[in-house]
Amino acid sequence: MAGGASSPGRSVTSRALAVLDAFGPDSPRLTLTQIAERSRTPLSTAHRLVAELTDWGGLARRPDGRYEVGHKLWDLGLLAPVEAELRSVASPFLLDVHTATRDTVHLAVREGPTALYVERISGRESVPVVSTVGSRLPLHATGVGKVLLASAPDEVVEQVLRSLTRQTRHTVVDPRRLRRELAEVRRRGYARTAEEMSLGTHSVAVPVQVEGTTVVAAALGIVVPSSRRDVTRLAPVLQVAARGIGRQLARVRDFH
Amino acid sequence: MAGGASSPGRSVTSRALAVLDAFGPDSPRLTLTQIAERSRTPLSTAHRLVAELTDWGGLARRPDGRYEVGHKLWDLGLLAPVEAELRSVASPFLLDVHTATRDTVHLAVREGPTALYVERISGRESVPVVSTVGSRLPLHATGVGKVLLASAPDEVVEQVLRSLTRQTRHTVVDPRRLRRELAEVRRRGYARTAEEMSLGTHSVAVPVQVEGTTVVAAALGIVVPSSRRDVTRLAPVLQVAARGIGRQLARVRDFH
DNA sequence: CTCTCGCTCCCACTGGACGGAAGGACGACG
DNA sequence: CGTCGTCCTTCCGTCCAGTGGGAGCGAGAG
Repeated sequence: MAGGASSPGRSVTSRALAVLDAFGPDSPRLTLTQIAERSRTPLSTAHRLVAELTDWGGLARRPDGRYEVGHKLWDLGLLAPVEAELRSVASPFLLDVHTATRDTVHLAVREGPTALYVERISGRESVPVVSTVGSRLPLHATGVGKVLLASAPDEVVEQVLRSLTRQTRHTVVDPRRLRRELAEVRRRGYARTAEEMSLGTHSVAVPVQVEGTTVVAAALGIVVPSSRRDVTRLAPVLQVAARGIGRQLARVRDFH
Repeated sequence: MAGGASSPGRSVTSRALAVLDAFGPDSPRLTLTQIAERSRTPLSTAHRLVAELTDWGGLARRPDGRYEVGHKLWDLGLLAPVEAELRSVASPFLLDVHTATRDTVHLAVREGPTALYVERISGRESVPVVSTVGSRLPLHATGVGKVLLASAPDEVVEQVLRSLTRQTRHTVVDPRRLRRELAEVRRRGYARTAEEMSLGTHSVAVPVQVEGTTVVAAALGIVVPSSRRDVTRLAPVLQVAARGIGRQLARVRDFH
């Protein structure tokens, strides 16, 4: 008979983790077979691991038979101090911006060559959702992305410029033009996009600088339907809020 | 020599999961030794598992040497559809309440004999934080808890009444009195607490009923500093928002 | 200096993970 | 109604990877 541990490969634990890795923003619901494929695990092994994880509460089975991330991982994930200080400081200011504009407000930080969205308040007019908390979007196609890129180290800029992926027909994919835009962002103090990430939306974003330093800790952005004509008028609103965040950050950090 | 797999116990995978289980709201930062104790795992085994998890990104080591939940688990946790429909429907209404009152607004559902907080907007005056998204609080000592308890099945009510833990000197620990309060909640349509969970705060909460049914899907609550005198005046504000949520829930569910 | 505490590393042993294969459930198609 | 396709579940002999006692190490306290 067959069987027997044949592929030496990874450790037992890492196999279970590979199963979890199969889940992502683009694939929150998976069949067992899909999980097995994505984690490069034999079906029967995947079956057992998934069963154990489900039993634990890390995965859950839906009525339709597919699996999704379960309560336990939600609980655990909420414990992660991902930009915890920044978020707690910034949240009230995001609310202020939202109250003033009723649009979708974002807070993002740079994580390598991507923008990581750490906080978000949805607007009333539901603009197409491309960003949720936890999602990572390219730096060259979003407002917050351009702001973060404008203050990123040269090596990161070069890396990004080398692979400008097209998101819509309006995405800036010409390195020279993007470089020019970044210079403009630095000069003006805010960034704009027009349907560069998803059709139908424009965005404005500003840097959040820790007061008294030149450190850009995050980017604060707003997304509006492209029908709106007064987009750049929003920049001052964002700047006021960003200053507030930056000042508070400096205070909190002074305090240790 | 020593060694050798001696304790038959759990599966390999479940040991890694037990390590994760060591982390909780009350213990988000742990030393290796603490993890080993809490997961009932020999130190050397815990060491290896923690190293694997850290390597994967599920845990992270802090400068002080302790461990905390890492990015990977944050990413994964955000994928969990915990009350996703309710939250997406309710969020705008929470914002409305917050905009109108500037206080801390909560949305909670009942999970067994506890109230699970699924959404939260913090107020300006920072009231003592006892509830964060993901936390579970007793049903008898919070506003949203009383609302949820008032519509819970008898068996749950009995269970809760049997173990009324004291949180502050104002907590209602007399079953008879609580029962009376629950009746009053049902009659009036809202619940109140006065420094029953934490000193210095009062709260008001109302049920969120799916329109056209008697199903209480959640509870919507607000927490204010106890210096405030007009607390019950907030009930109508919450009720309007709760109706809105209930109506939208009914629509969404009709739509399948 | 010694003692404690917490972490890291080593390594012989063995019991539990591994995965191929067979069987089952369900639905679509002709 | 049989056949095929897809996906899930279960079984079981083999064997290797996980295990954990213990030694060693570095830091801090007394």
